[in-house]
Amino acid sequence: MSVSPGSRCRRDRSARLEPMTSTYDTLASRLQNAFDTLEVGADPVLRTSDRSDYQANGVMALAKRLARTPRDLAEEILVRADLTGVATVEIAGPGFLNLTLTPDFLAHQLAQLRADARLGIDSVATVRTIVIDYSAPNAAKEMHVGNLRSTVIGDALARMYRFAGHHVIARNHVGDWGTPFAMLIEHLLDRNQGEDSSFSIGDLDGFYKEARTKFDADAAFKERARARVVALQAGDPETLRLWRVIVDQSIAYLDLVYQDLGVTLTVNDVVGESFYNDMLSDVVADLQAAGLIIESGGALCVFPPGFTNREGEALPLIVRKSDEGFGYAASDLAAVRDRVDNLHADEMLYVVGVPQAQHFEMVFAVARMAGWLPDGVRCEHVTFGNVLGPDRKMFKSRSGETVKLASLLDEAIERADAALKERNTDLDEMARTQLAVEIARAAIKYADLSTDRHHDYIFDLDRMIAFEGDTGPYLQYAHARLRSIFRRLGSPWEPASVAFSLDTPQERHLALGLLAFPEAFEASLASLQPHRLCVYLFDVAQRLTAFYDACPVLTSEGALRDQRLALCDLAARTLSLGLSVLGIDAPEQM
RNA sequence: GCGGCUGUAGCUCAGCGGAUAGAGCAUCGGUCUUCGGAACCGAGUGUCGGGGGUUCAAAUCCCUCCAGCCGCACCA
Repeated sequence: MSVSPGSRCRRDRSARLEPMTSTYDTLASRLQNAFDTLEVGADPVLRTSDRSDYQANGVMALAKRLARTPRDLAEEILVRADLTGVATVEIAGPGFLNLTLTPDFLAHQLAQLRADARLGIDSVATVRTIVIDYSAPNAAKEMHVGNLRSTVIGDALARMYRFAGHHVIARNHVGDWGTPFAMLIEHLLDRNQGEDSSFSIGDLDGFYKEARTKFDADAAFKERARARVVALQAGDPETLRLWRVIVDQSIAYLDLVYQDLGVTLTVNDVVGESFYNDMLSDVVADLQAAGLIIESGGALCVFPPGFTNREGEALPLIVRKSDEGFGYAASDLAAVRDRVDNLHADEMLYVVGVPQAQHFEMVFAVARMAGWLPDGVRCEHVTFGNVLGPDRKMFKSRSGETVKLASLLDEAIERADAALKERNTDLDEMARTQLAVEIARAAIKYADLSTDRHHDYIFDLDRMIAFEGDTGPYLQYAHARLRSIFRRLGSPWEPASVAFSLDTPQERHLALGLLAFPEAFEASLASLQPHRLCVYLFDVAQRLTAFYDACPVLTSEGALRDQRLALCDLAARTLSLGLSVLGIDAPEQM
């Protein structure tokens, strides 16, 4: 990840070593000090405001608790709060504190921001190890829309955590075991008739469907596949060898999709179900030793309290099936242990669709009962809603099949390319195609990331790839326009210092937006909701275009020109960095 | 039946305890001899699913009802 790919301009020479204190944090801590003198820990409730730059709403609640009149209390807090040189304050309404930043403080903060490659986002003081389980397609099938959200959201969270300074371990828990693979092995043998060396699966989906069809129609094949499952789980060397061949091919295939999507996952992050195979019997044995296992209907179960079925009876987590095979509960438990014991996870995230909510609750509950999941380890199922078609039903192709991710991306690239052609840019074909890819990815990813992940969303390629509105391409364009300004300068822009006077409302509004980047990023990450950062970036883009329209940059002169160039540079860096931590490219030119 | 998620402008969505509920798209009307018009400004529409409650303050928290989606023992 590049930190500020957009900018080649030199920063202020007075580069600091200390991280800057964000505007929000500065105000918050000054107010907190004052509130603490009246009641320790009382929340000032500091927010951005449309009536002033910031507003603090905590006075009313505190007044209530202290049985005082809010306005008197507000007066007293203002006396106690050291806001000199930072902000002027007005008491409004029942007891709101409306804060307006002083010109000096604004200028100071902007200068700090200019000098900070991280744009005010501190690298964390204590690095935690975060294991993020995401994407997790079935390796036997081709990636489809059903895998999109986990992949895109998971990757954004991974990038954000990494940028924050944490140690991220991505785990792609692919389905690479069991009956589907036994089927594929048999099918492969049928097709190649024993000749080994150069297997080629080609179209993975087609290959899987052939096997599936045979499995359903051909009793003899089904029997062979069954036997093959047994051989696979028993570790038969020849079976394992063939399995390996198929898995490697499948993973290589998935890897291409990840590259096309611009996702950071690589083959090294693939730790599929098969990885846990050897640990499953220990999982059961240890649960048994802990006295947690109850046999029910031939299956070995754990009954975590609080879960009931349709009849109101206790609901089991089936750790070993009645046929003595292991289900995914066992491998998920093994994964919890592995991640805690061997990866030393401080935090584990599972980016998996909401239908599995109960399953994960039960797995986590059992892991806690068994003592495998310490209280200090944050363990969270990061859920998300479905991708729907225009009819509000699960997104399917016209023929009713699941839509392949690759073809979705191809279509988006085609649209983007066509749009670029229409605008007859002077790009050569190679550059244009590359650009179309970046735009297509941005369109798809931004559409996915920019709505609250809990909600379903409607997949509408026309809307998401549009260059106007709240879309990925629009944000890319906002960035590209800024970069073009610096290109037009013809020479590097490197002022020794910039005096920010921010005399027009648009300049000031933009500047305030840029200063709010740290809290937007932190709020987004803390809530594991990338859409908050999207909302922020779109807001910056809107402030930017208003500024851009009202404030000539290149045709202005002297200090004013430098100030405006500095705002452009900061805005470009903000968009570029913000998009990059979401996994979206910010091209220099569109 | 139990549990979970969702219901905000014509459409797609933000807002999730604070002062008149916002944006994008679409519609209509303006601006500007375009530092890239893929622009800007303005206009309008909302019982925030219904009803109760808590609170100085509720789209936001609690209860209840309605509607829709999803889970609820051996497929992951």
